[in-house]
Amino acid sequence: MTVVRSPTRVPSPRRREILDAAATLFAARGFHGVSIEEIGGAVGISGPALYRHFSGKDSLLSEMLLDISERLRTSAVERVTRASGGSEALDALITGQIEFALDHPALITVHDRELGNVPEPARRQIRRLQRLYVEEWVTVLAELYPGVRPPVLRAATHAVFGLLNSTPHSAGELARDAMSDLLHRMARVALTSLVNER
Amino acid sequence: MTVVRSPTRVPSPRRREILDAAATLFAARGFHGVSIEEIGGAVGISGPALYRHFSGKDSLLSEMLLDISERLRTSAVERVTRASGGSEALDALITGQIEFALDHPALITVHDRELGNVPEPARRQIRRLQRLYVEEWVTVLAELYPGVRPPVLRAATHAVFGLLNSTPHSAGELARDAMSDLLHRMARVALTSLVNER
DNA sequence: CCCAGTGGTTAACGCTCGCTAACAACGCCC
DNA sequence: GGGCGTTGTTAGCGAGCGTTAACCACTGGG
Repeated sequence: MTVVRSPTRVPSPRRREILDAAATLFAARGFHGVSIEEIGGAVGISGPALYRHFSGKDSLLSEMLLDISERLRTSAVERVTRASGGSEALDALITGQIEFALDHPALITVHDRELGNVPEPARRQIRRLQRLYVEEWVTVLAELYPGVRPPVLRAATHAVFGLLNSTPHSAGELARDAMSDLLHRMARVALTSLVNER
Repeated sequence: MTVVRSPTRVPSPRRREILDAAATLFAARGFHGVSIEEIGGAVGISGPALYRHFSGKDSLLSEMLLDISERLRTSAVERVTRASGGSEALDALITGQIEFALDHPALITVHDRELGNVPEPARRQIRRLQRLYVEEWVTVLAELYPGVRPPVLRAATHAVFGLLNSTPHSAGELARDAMSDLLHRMARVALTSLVNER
């Protein structure tokens, strides 16, 4: 059986390499603070050679954020469908987010920092994927905490994202396992305060 | 170029106005994504008139982040000394952070996003103030949860910052009071999971 | 053997940026 | 009322940016 992929998902290893290097640089100094020359230099080529792989600096960023949003969402959908019951689904979502944040701190940083620099056709699509990811959490939470209004669930979800995505700020303080466990417990417990909400 | 400003605050209203406008713009598109012309235009003057108030774009950012760091820390010190007991101190710290985040979402956004663009003399000073702010939290938490290792307390503190600073991401979903209460409870409860730590 | 495709190079263009220079209007104090 | 500091203005400079153009080396298939 041959799986037909959409043309944007053909992952040339060079493209991935460039995207990874660019993400690290963007995370450090922001999209406009990094030059094409620097991105190329980070992967051993220099300057305009990037245009053999991307149509421009903007589309490089667009593709980066689209890829992140897609990976987060599809991973969430998979984990929720695999889980049996709301509590297990919530644990799976938390675990997924923690693993992604620990594995790709630069991607997490860029993801919620650079959306404002994405030009308009892609921007809407990224937002849509982000919204779908949030709604994945919200539906799980709605099952677990019935009666709580959706806006409250959404705000709580964003709060937990902030908590879990704090890893880049406390880098190296704790071993990976300890950090993972701590964040998981804090997130899980923080959400129990929803039982007092309406 | 490099200015270590005297601690006596002389807040020309024009300077504050410029700093506020610049913060909003920086929060939206990043330091390098905003031009001097735009910042001036946002306060009714145009272009190089900013150099009557700041010695350059870099020092504008430096002053902005220094001011934020100082305000956060001095507010924390005041609140902790006013409080009687660790639990009350922690509540005061949480309340202070929530109020700042709700009152100045752009400042919060810029504060943890643009440190990498601050040139070196000021950068160290900002980092120092941020570290002192974190340690304020850590000492309160150490009293409340004795036996927990400081690195764990620091990681938990950063996690709570991420939780509380999530407000810009969930803007307008909830009324201010509801958001404030929700975040306070979530933070407070999240930290109770420290009792299981060593 | 050629030749087309792929992925790299350097040179250069045009634009925008941060910043300086030179100048002007206004308020204030002696 | 005349200097003068303050706070604006516009013009322009030099640097750096993203991008394009022109060219080249290598590889694999007919």
